[in-house]
Amino acid sequence: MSWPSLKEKSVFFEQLDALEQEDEDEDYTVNAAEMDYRKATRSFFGDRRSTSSRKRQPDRFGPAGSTCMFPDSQVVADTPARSAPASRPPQGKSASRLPEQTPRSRTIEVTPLLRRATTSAQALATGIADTTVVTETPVVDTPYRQATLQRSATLPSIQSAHPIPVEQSPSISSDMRKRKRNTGPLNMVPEAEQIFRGLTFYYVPDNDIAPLRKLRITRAREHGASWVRILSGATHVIVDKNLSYKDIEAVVSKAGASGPIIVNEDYPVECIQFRNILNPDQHRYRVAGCPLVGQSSAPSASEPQQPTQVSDHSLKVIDRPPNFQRLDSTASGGSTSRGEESAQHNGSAGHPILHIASEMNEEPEPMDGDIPKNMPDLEKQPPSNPLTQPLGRQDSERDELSDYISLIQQYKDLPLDDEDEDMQSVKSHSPVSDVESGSDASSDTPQPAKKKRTPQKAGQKAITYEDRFACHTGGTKDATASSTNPNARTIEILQSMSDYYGRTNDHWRTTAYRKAITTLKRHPTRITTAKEAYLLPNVGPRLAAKIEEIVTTNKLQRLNEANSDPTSPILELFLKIYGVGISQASKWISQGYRTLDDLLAHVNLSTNQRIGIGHFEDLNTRIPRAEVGALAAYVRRTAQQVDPAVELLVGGSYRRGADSSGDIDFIVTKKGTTSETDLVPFLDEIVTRLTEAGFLVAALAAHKQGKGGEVLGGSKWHGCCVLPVEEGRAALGDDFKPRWRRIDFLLVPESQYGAALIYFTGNDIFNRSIRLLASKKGMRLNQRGLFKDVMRGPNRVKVTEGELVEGRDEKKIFEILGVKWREPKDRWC
DNA sequence: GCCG
DNA sequence: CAGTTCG
DNA sequence: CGGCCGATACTG
Repeated sequence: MSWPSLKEKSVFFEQLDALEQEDEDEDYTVNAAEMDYRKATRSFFGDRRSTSSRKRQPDRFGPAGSTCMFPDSQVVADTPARSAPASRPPQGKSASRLPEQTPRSRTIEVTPLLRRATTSAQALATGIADTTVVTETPVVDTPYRQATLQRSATLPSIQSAHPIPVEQSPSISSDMRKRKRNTGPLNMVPEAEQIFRGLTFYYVPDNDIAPLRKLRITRAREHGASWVRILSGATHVIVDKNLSYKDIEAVVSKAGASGPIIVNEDYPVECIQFRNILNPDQHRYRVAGCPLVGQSSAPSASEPQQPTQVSDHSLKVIDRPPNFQRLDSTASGGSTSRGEESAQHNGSAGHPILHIASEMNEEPEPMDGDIPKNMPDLEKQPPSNPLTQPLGRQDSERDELSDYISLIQQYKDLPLDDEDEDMQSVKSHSPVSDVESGSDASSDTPQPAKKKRTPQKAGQKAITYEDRFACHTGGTKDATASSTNPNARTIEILQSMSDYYGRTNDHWRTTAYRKAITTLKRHPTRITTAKEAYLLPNVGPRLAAKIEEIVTTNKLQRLNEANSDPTSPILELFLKIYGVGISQASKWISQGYRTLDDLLAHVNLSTNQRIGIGHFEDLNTRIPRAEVGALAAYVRRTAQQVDPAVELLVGGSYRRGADSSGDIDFIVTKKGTTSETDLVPFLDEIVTRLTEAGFLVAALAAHKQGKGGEVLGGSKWHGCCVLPVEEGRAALGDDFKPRWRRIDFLLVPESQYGAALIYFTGNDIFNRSIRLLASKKGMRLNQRGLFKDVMRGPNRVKVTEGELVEGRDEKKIFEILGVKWREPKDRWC
């Protein structure tokens, strides 16, 4: 590999400067308008969100385009190369800057992941490889600043590319009409980039009233599409995400089998994004309930219920978890649509699908008794049951949640809990020492120790989900640690830095590192220069420089210094003690303690900490799934005796299908209960019995005994348990070794079951995301339920409790939030 | 540390 | 109230 | 320059 030279760097920075200027320019002109509509359509997006979107959007959505309201004119707008980009009026300049041109003839089967990042410059220069045929639109994770970059990197488009006969391009002349519109002329992109030339789009609904929608239409037009107001003749029907096939059926069906290609609103946007005509058959572009007929080649799965059954190549798409980062446009679209209406209850477009037999149907290893299948409320789901909803819509919803997930993912701050599921423990502490020895630039060389382990464990899971999940803990870690991720080495070192700062108590800096790391983890290509790095979101000048240093020297001076601190490993050790956080650990270290024994001998430990140290190893050992199952069976047996009506569900990572868990979580519920206090007697009793039986060996946090406050929340019980040897051997074989395990009970009245389920199924990122989503919609989600009309003061401080909207039905909560239902196994973010 |  | 834990 | 996810429950 060749490392960037200083010269290159300087050039880069020069470019940056230039870009910045351009950006500002753009900001002035475009932002105002953009901001407005953004506010109107997606105000709920957090700052972060808008931040990133801000950078990306301009690239895709130009200034508000002209509005064409010629009911009778078939071709509303056309995009002749006439409007020269060069002569853009001051106000609408941002329209396009996709320098590259793509041979229109080619159809990318799948939108490449992050293509632009890599392509921006190189591919561009090389003339883009059109050989690639992708079938899916990969997750574009960090296109953000790409736009800017491209601008500068803009190379003269290859003119040759567009010898495209204006096939049916209805009217080049229409150009005039639109120009007439005072709304503003289209800022046509260079011909070479007019990927839609010759194509005619019919939008449903057929209007551009919604600002965002209007922009999309405009963008499409600027890329060569003709906007037609009558269906016949249209090559594509772009359907609003709020609509399902059912809604447009009447209109579209007339077109006959050979009708136009029907796609959702993401399609045009992403085509533009990737500067290619993408495969419209991808699941992500599918309109809810749209029959496969008429669609082109790749048939897409139509069974929302059983995504895994789909066997063709589209499988991946279908199963792709929502978490993968989506284009911003998608996000905005989602929100927009949501606000617009409640076409939501249009139920199933075409697949009645079974009713939720039980919400647990997803349990990989169903545990009998697990699910309150008979919970009355679960049954009376309205037609809008997510499961029965058309795919298309689900997708749209999914996209929105996905955005939040990616947003939230970047905020897991505490380095401490970060690897919950997969943690295994060996926290990578990569001493720089070994790094140095590794010398070569080819940092990819995996580091022996940590990597070897990863493959195994994650192995199973990886195989199972890896392909479908853009993000799930295990996968992430693997990708990071193994040679899988092109930036593995960089990530590793940055992670060490993050850990270092975590130990320093510098949370925010830690957070910043983590955000950058998250970005890198999802970045599919290797970042080799500060320039590239800087273009990524959450990577500023300082991290960019560090990244370059890492790539070029395979180490980071700063880390050497940091790691020279011998207390790091100790801090790490202390932090693994249950009940010990950064504060306490740091204190102890500063006081000179270096081992667990030191602590036991000289420190005043809390009860919990004492337990944490006393069973340090056990408590830091993962619990095999089989053991979780055995533990659950044991507990249920006792529960049955105490109160047969009480139901126990194992939540947490187990419910998500984890191969191993850090602890075992029980959600304790019983029909007819409306307050957790109704379950307290049961808890007391079962705890007593299990303790007497020697199963429960320690109590870390007992449920709160009725306190003054009333409806105060779910009582819980945290403690430790040990599976009896006999039980263990019976279930796990003779090698079973009893270990102390963390066990939690959460009391949940039936009326709050759904909310509790969401919360305790997690994962944490998923929860944060969905909560954030709720709050952005003026709602509030916690373990007890989903509340609406929550009034928030200045700092989003909750002023009003809000009105309870839903609490007992997990799926309903998703539905109300406008989020596509996700199986627990798909909640790894 | 990044971002608005 | 700070610290820690939960997802 | 200030904010950085959101919320609960429990311990000391």
